[in-house]
Amino acid sequence: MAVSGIKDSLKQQGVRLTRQRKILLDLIDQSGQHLDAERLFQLARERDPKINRVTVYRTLKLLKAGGLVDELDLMHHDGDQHYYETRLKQEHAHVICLRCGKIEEFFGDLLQQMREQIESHFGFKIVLARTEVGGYCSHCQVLRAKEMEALSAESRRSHA
Amino acid sequence: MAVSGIKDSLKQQGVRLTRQRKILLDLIDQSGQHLDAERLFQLARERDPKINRVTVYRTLKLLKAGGLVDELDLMHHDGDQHYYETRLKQEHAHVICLRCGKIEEFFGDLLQQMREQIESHFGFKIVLARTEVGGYCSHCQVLRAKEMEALSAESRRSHA
DNA sequence: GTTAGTGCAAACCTTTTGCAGCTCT
DNA sequence: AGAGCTGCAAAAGGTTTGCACTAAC
Repeated sequence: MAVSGIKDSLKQQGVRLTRQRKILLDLIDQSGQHLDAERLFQLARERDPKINRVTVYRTLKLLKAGGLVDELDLMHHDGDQHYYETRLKQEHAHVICLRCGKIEEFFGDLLQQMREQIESHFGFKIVLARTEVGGYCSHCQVLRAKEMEALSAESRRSHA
Repeated sequence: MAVSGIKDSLKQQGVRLTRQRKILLDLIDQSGQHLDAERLFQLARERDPKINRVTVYRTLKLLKAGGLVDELDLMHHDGDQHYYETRLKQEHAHVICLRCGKIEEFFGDLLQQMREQIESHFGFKIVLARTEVGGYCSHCQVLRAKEMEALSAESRRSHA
């Protein structure tokens, strides 16, 4: 369970492990999903109705600064909020369907290779990296084609 | 000049080429930089003091939807605003120094390879892709080491 | 002349800040 | 005990919307 490692890591930095933080850490770690602050807040509220939205933001900021979670944008497919996930051992890209919002994770050593190329090419020290890809999943490609067709039929009708 | 191509592309979609849009298109294209909406607005105001911030946002949205410009986050190194650049023929990653804000662009066929792998692996149709890398440039690595040293000396003093 | 586009004001959404009081260690 | 953390209220930052007027085609 990755969360216990995170808890240890925090303790060693002299960060207090409060009731609220325990709840949030468990939620981020358990849900395999990519949660945004609001969703995390809603879930946390089920366990502690007194918890404040601000505490969620502060905790996320703390975890991000400590490199314990990664912040994602997921192509802003659903607004400008940020999403979070516990930092995995292996880097991966996020593949977002712009129609249904489904998110796939792409692993592969190309990401690691690129990291190395960038570090050596620029003499750069990478701290965080993010690859996000937006488009249409196999399912939505079909649906979208139908939608486009319906749309142009509509347009033909109104222009007649 | 890429902007004339964009203008043609817009005209063919029945989009009106207004004075304001001409100004904004020219600014985005000319400035080799990555502008955010506010900066673009400030620059546009020098050419047309009457132009409104809202028009800037609407134009950017239009161009983005048309695939004529790409929206970037640049790791939110300076806030949560978005940055824009005219879509280049060749895909590239953005490498952002978290200390000085300098932005490098990384070209290389790894990005193209990854695109292909993702499309074939998931049967996904990619519309847009974005790779952003945050860390420290060679210059700032040195400066940062000094800063960290100064900070821990400070901490030792206050705990004494 | 139409319809799309603009400016203005106001709203919106997400996130941050100031501060008094509470709590972990 | 005391620094660190929380909740509350309020503000900030970035972006969008409604509407009457204007301009491109």
